[in-house]
Amino acid sequence: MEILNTPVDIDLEMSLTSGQAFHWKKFKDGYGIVSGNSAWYIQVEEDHWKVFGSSSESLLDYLDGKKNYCPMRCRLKEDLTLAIFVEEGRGLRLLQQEPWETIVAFILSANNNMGRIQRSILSLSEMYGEELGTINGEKFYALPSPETLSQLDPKELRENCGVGYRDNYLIGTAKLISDGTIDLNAIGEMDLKEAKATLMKLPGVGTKVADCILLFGYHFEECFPVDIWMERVMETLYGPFTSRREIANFGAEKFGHYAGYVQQLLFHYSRTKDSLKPGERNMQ
DNA sequence: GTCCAGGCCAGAC
DNA sequence: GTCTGGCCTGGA
Repeated sequence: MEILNTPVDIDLEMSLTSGQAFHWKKFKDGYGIVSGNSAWYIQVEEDHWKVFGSSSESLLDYLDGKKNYCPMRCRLKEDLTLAIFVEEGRGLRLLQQEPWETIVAFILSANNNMGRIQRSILSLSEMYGEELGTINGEKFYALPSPETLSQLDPKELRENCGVGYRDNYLIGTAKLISDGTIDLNAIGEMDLKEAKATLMKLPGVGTKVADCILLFGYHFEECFPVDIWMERVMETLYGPFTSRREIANFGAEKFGHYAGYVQQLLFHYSRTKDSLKPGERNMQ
């Protein structure tokens, strides 16, 4: 166990619940997080964290804790339209996840809700993933590898993990990766356009899912994924637009290499503020 | 019961 | 290339 002074610019709760990562659990005294073969149990105390399991050093890496967000945030605040979002998003981090876990998570995200995505990820890991050990009394499991996932029966996967019609997307994607057709490491060396085109060869990966994988799994921070929530908030702030693609282009153009962070700020805000939720958007 | 949830895919034009 | 309908499933 290691003691870590609560990092001033990291809001653990906000970063985990902001819809970028799904392989974590809330416990009564903190959080359990898995990334690759690392697992942490974090007890959140008044002014410090107790970190069990993998090293606190690796946890800080995962939380992008070595990067100073101040310059970026100050710069974005100069845009008065964004100032409120920057302020409300204090402590929101772009988590440093690995490609494979974001591929699985965002294939599952299509036409789905966050609670169910999280449940599917956790049951996938518990049933088919490698056990990473018992930490602070809780068992942790890694996400199953592409090799393991590629050999599963779709019906079994659907029934055991509640993935719905995405069963064959997951298995098909796992096959293309495990047989070497798609090389996940090579994607990281490509430019954005080629990387995106390559990811979109995977079944279940379209424009939006590819953008999420590129941003959260490969850290192309100029990506600006546009989903239904982003469509709503962007329409309110900068509309009107005629399509999601137009919004994506607008965002990438306007925010440049801060686009990914801006997307995350807007997404988080629109998910947590009633004024932007469906059915209440048109009320004064 | 209906609607919606961080869309993708196949088929039609 | 653009547009449309269908899709597992669980919760509000």
